[in-house]
Amino acid sequence: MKLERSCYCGEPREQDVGKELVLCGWVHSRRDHGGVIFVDLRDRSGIVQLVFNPEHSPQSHASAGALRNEYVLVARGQLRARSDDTVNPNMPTGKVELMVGELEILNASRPSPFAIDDEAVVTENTRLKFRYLDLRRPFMQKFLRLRHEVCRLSRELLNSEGFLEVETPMLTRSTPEGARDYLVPSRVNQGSFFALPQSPQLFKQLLMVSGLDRYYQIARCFRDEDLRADRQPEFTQIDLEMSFAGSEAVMNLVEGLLKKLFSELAGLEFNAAFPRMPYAEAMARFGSDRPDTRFGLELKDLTEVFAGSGFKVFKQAVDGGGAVKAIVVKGGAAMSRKEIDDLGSYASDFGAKGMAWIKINEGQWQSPIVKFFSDGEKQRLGEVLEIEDGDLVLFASDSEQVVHAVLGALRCKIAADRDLIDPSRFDFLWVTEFPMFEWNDDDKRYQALHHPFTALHPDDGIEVLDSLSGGPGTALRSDAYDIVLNGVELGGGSVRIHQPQLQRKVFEALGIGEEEAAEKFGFLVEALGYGAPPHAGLALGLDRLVAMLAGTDSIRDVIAFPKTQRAACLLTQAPSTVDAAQLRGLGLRVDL
RNA sequence: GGGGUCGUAGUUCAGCUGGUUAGAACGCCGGCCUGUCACGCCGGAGGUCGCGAGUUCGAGUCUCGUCGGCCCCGCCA
Repeated sequence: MKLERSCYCGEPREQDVGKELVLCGWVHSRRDHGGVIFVDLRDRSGIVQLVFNPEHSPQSHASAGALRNEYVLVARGQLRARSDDTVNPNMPTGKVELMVGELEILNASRPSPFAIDDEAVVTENTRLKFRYLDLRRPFMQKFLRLRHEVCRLSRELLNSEGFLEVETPMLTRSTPEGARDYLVPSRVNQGSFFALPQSPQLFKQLLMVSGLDRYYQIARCFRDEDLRADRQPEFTQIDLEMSFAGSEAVMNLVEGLLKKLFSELAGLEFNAAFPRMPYAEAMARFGSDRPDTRFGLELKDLTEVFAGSGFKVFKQAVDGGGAVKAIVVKGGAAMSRKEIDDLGSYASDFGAKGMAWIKINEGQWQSPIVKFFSDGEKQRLGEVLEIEDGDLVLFASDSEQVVHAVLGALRCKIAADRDLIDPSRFDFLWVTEFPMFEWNDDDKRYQALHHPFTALHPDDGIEVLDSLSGGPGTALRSDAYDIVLNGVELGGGSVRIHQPQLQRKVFEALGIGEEEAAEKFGFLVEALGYGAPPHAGLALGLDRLVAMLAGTDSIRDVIAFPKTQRAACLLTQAPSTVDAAQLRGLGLRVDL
């Protein structure tokens, strides 16, 4: 290439008219009029029109005849103003064009499988197979640039707050608890495996013991679990940890970071502090630990109303220690039987065995179940739910866990279906006071809700843990906090345990024996014994954060080379089998 | 592990209760065209109907299996 680029395609403006410019890029489209040829030239900055006129430059006009979409070229020429009747008001460079005097075709291109523009509708399959072409599309470039800006601004703020960016190992040890690990065989130590980190959790705590005081990292994390639109096997966290700090310091810092990001990248200003809500309240009112507070449809507790009900389904739920709750859909009485049945079927996805309902039409209660209610129950129901004409009441009765899952999911679906969500709203929410432990019925033991290094809530001290024989129960609260935006968990963190004796007790409560704890986490407990400062931290899901800012539902859109739902890369065909020799070198044999 | 949905030309899709030679748009190729910017006009090529069985006189269409994309449940400290 003998010509040197003078600026990007999207940059030339009226004030540049008369300048000699050299532009590089891809042919976005070509319009050959037999005589004059127009070429829209595209690069990451935008599009500008090139003009090839046979009278102006016969040579370059002749070469331009061979151009096709996505050919790569460099063109030299004079920028000139377009005549008033040929100005294109739809493009930023629409008042100018480059009169090409010299053209060099740098590379040809096969026809693209899909148009390189924002309008082309392409299946995910094709996009991922030709990801390098998908990423040529302006909206994808915008998303990647947005991601870059989030990283840049985060580093900027954290640097200015005295945080040090430190890298932690990608090859680390497998630990119990948590997600499945991605394993990496060791050639040097045959039969042993590294694990890719699920998060840098232990290392950042060790950095606090080291006295780094404030750490951050834009860290890749790996979890070998099944995928969703918002879950990839490898994903990125903005991970941070602070010494001599508690939950308030971390929440204030992260709140400031999020406010800055949304202000600078989305033009959204948040003046008030983000609201906070204890876990128990979130579950009771919204049926979720990451409630979307942009709309109502809150859960109403009817357990007491139906404690002795003649309606067996409700009575049995209450007698079994469960709950009866309901949501009220304003105007929902107009729904058809099929619409309600569809909601019931959706509810069953979340464990509901059935979904009772009442339509209130002109004072009449239409329902398959009302006949089982006593007059007192009906009256109490009307009071608690503040029923009005046109309402639809949807019930769930089961264990509290199922009731919350069902109604929590229903309220979100109904809000989306009925367009109850104001798309301009961004509701941040801190959820706090999580339970320390939850019961895992499959393994018949307690496990940490957050992770086993989480400190107890200050009001639920170590003495409470001590006083519980025969299991820690689920009433103990931890000093953990999640940041939620519009019902999406953007991140979470906690105050960590910094005393070795307490850490040992928590392992014990989790049923991790002394021996196992020593083997798997001994290095952490040992480190805590060498003057670990109190510390706390948090990690933000970068992919989800950028997706929210970009306004897309899928984090694949903000990851350059994502995996499919089956955890494969359609571009490189990873994962793949490997040579027998490669396996032998690692001391491995595939046994399928 | 389970449920749902989709798979037809390069792309996005249509293709009815099974029935002659599988269509459209865009793209692509060729020709014409000196001010277009969704350029226009004329002509043309292009199909393993994901794959494999089965039912049938006959399958893009029905059945079963399988592979793949997406969404969800379980799972994800």
